[in-house]
Amino acid sequence: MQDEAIVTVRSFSRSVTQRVGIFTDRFLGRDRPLAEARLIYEIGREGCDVRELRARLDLDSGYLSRLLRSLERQGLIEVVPQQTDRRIRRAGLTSAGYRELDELDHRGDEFAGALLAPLSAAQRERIVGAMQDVERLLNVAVTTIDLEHPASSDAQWCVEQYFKELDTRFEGGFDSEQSISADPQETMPPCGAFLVARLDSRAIGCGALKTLQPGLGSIKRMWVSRSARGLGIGRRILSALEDQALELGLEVVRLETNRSLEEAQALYRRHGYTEVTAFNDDPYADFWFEKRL
Amino acid sequence: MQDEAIVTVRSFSRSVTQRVGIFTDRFLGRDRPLAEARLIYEIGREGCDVRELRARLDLDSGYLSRLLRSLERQGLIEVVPQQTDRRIRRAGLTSAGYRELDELDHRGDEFAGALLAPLSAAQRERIVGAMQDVERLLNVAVTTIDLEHPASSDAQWCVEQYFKELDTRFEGGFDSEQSISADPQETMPPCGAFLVARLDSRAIGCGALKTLQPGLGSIKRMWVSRSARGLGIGRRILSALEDQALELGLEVVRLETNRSLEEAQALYRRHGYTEVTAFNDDPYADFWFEKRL
DNA sequence: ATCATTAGCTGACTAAAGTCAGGTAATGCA
DNA sequence: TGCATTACCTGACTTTAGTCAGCTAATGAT
Repeated sequence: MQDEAIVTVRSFSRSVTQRVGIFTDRFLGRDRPLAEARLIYEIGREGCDVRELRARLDLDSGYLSRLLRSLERQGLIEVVPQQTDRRIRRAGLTSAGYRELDELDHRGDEFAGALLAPLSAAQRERIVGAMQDVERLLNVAVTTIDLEHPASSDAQWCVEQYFKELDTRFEGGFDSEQSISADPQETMPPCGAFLVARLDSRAIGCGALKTLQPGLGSIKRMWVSRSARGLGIGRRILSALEDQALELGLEVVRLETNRSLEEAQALYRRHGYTEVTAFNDDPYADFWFEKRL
Repeated sequence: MQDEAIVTVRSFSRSVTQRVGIFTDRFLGRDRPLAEARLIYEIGREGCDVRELRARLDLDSGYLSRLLRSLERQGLIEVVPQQTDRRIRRAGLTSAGYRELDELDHRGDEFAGALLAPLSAAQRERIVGAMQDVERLLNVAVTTIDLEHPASSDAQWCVEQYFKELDTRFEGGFDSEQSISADPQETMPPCGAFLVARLDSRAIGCGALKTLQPGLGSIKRMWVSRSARGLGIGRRILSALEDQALELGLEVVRLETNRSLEEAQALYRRHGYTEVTAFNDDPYADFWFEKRL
């Protein structure tokens, strides 16, 4: 069973990289090195900071610099310093660059059309559905969940998104001041933990753990970005938080949640949490859960 | 609808090549150029003729030669002339080469395992199924159907396979001498056509057309390899033969088939062929079909 | 026996990809 | 103000990938 799955994954990898790789090479690379074409693609219509490009394409700083100079010489891009921090430089397409990107887009569409053309309508529908599944699940597979300093910019950003969402979903809005605290000190070792889920180094979810008293912990700040819901990321964050709790020597974890967050409630129940009577007076809490680890 | 399909295909291509490409590069390429690793893979445990390697990997003859010399110097392979034709040389792994391939295999398994690990059992099942679908349908999409000289080695091979299959499926076996002819001259322009379906330049199916009398043609030698059945290749060969028939100025095409070939019958009926009374005395025919183009 | 063809090899090249050790300007911090 | 850090750049390299022309040996056809 597991063996068969591995054989399938390997066979898939080989055949798809081969079949689709040909596209990337021949279609996208219109008499231009592949790296340059990819760079144009990655800069995109809105432009992109050089540091961001370096991170996304995982390129050596010197190499990227050279590629940018080459595209600049060809009149396809412009690289200008940011106003706020003039060390950071931002690459943007010129009008010639836009045309080039249009052309790349066009070729991509052509390739996709050529791929689908020989298939019957039913086969087309089927392959499209299967591709969506594979892509979605690959995204899940490469999503990482890591311990993070709760004051880091990504962690802060997640919490901000979380608060914003609560504010729109709770009937009377949400004010973090009125809610029970989860300060940086409380949610980092040795008292707690803060986890960030990332896809392609972009934060897409978080979860925090703090110690209430010896052996008893509390889970806070469980959030998954709208784009990543329904993929089991919440479940993985929750499991990872429980692992952290065990490492901190906690035996029981608690959490409270609002009636408007139905998915969260369902997740907790599925994951072995049982409803208990109110253990605090959080003004936004409607349900209280507990689990013995 | 079509637009959405194209967007899906493109998004799939980007994400899969990125995610899976990393594997190919980092896992397979163990401190060795990718081309060499692929070559070891392709030579495999049974070894492989150099010409075959050239065809499969689509490499320049000189380049391949150099790669082989490099692997030979590393003691991983041996290249020896064939006994029957000493121009043709066959590459095989040495025991060190075997170990290397084992290692590559192991890394591949590891990669696949790592990919599946974060997924739940249900997700794993789903991605494996979707991967199979995508792979199968991509194979369909890149299958080519081309006009071919009926005496070419691939065409002959297909006909041979076809006869073999008939011999096992017909109750009393099959003797091509007793069957109605379809000689090379009859199944090539200007009288007819011979089509070969190929996947990765390997023949996987065929079909022939010959002119019986002005305006009237006959379809013969419809065969699809067992490994490629159920993918609509037969349908595509049939359509392509009809296109050929139209180009040859034929208005009606006929064909006869045996009762044991149920899939074929079903295909003909689906494709607009209607059963008619026997128009010949082929000893193996049980059903006679006809279609006005 | 002669000659064309096939299979593979070698040498000489180019382009693309990637690495690494410095360098400079801008910024942040004590 | 001075100094460390950050963001990016340049120059000098290596490796990998790939192309092309011309060569040799084996084979097949006549």
